[in-house]
Amino acid sequence: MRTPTELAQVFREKQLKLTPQRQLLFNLLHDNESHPTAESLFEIASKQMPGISLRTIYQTLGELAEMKELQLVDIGNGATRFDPNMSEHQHFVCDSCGAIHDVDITSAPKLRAGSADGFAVEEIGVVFRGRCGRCNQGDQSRQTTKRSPGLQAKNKAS
Amino acid sequence: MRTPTELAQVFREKQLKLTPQRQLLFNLLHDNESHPTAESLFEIASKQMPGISLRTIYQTLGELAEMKELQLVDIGNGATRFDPNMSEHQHFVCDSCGAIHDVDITSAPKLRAGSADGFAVEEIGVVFRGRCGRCNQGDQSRQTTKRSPGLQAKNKAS
DNA sequence: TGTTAGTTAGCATGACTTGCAAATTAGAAA
DNA sequence: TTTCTAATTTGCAAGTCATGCTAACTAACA
Repeated sequence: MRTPTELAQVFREKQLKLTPQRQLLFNLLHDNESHPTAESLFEIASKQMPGISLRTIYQTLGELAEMKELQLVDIGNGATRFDPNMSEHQHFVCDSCGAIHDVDITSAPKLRAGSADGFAVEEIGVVFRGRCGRCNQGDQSRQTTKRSPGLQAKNKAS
Repeated sequence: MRTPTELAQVFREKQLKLTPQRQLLFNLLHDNESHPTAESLFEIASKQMPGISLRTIYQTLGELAEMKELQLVDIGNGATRFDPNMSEHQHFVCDSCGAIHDVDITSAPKLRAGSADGFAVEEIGVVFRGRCGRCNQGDQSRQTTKRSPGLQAKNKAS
């Protein structure tokens, strides 16, 4: 995703208003590698701008995604994650602590769908699951992002 | 997933009851390549067994998944899909008609997460998106499994 | 400063899934 | 075959995540 300043420019060009809410989100997202959910962004945003609406967070995130400034990451359980890193990369989800890390497998031969099957692939989503380095050694469970038990694990940070 | 007969055996061995509801689902899932949702299975099951509960469908699907007889497929939008095909394979989702096809990219070099990063990868989920052969040639939109517009596209068959 | 189209806030609603408790029932024992 | 009991099924309430809708608000331009 572009810098807050650049985004401001883009918005202006598109006749979109540069509201304080949007600017705040631009800042919160810039260089953010935590793959936040709308909820977590809402919590952080609320501290700097009490009263901001979760609806607005969703709204703005949706707009940014549509403008290709933001990537939606679906790790299968819980809420959608947002990733300002638009470069081609994949994600690793730690089943133990729930953390999401960017992974770059461009080193490996590019993935290609069997075009022989007549599919026109436009997008490839890859999600690795396992245990991250920290969880792998030493302390076991932490947040525990369940997956196997149920179909869903919509656990809140609570 | 195993055959309904084999599953019956497994269930018996585990002291699990072989109810008509379960047997019906075993049959509906066996060799089912449609990647159904719990809802769609419910609709089909209801015809053969009016009064069966959607809750039971979810319950049984969850059990089978836990028993590794069934794979949960999350294509990002809408409901979870269930896939009795437990062999290593990936999925292609047609953004036009919403169909899900199994894809086998074992021919391509296996995916490997950067173990250098200290990640212990246990599972890799790959979802290809694009247009399937049929949609690619001729008729455009059909069911239209939206994705880009919003974060979610929980459209029901209704 | 006034105008207005684009935004925000809040609440209602919708889609999907799970929790819970009462009613049933498969399967083993008598 | 009847009895017994723990496993299941149901049905509904509740929970999570996300979107629709609209009145109130405001950034941005004349």
